[in-house]
Amino acid sequence: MANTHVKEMQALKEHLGKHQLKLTRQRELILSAFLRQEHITAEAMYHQLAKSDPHLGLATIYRTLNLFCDAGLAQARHFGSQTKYDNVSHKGHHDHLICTGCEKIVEFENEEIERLQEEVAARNGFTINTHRLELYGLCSRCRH
Amino acid sequence: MANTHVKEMQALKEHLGKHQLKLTRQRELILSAFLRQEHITAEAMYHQLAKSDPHLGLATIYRTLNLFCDAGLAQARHFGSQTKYDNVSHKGHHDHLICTGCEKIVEFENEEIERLQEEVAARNGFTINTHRLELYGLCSRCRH
DNA sequence: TATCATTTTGAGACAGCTTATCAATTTCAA
DNA sequence: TTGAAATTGATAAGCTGTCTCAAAATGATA
Repeated sequence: MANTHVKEMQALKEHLGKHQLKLTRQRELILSAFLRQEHITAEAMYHQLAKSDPHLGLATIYRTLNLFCDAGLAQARHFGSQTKYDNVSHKGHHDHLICTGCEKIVEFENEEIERLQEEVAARNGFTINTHRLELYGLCSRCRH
Repeated sequence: MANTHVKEMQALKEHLGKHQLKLTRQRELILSAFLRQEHITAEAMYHQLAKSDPHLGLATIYRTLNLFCDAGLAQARHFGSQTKYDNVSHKGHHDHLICTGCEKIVEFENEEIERLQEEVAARNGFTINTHRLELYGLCSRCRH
């Protein structure tokens, strides 16, 4: 485990302690790999980790990524038929400008929009965990 | 087909014409039922339409709802393991607050957010046609 | 350090939702 | 009316994710 991930490791241990769960070699391995990503699917992680641990089961990866969600380290998002697990520590790049002409995707963040989202949520009694904002249109190249 | 849905019917016919597709009894029936909803799952529509047409197949409903998405009449939203099809005409300009606890959906619109979206798009050389904004969290009831 | 109740794992079975297949039927342009 | 092309219904198949359970690992305790 790289010591750049000490904070997340601590958070995981704390969660494990609180819920009578155990720290296993697999959980450390998966956390380490997960923290290197911005977001990843269980399947992708399965293939990625197959190199370093061929016997790591897919079910274990799903279980562990869901555990990370419980621990607040990850956030699950459903895209199409798949679930992507977002690395919470990389947050802030969740919004997309998508060109319907060439399918180019530009990521952006806008604090003012985020703030207004919180405002809307609060007005309706909600607390936001995550969000999705996608703007569909044409980029300058495709417009001509 | 209620004549309040003439506009959508036109849009569908236009799409069908452009893509060498045909207008069928099933497509009319499903469109009519779909337009009465704000959003619905294929399964729910299947049960709902079973009364008026017991032999309407589930596959046809999926195919047709996906067709509506292509035609711009519907928008698919993946929630948990299910897909919900939103009625675009109902939503004018509205965005969603979605409770991940009870799946309650609150609709809202916020002109300031819309304005900022345009701003972000312009800054990146995009012209927006449509957008999607979903805030996921817990409603006041589920938070407790 | 050894013990041992408890948790976790891996492999595959299983379940839920959606799509693909294909023969029979329907549509619609000519 | 005809016939090529698209669509349908029924169901098989596919895909993603969860459950099962025997075997293994963990970690609190002695």
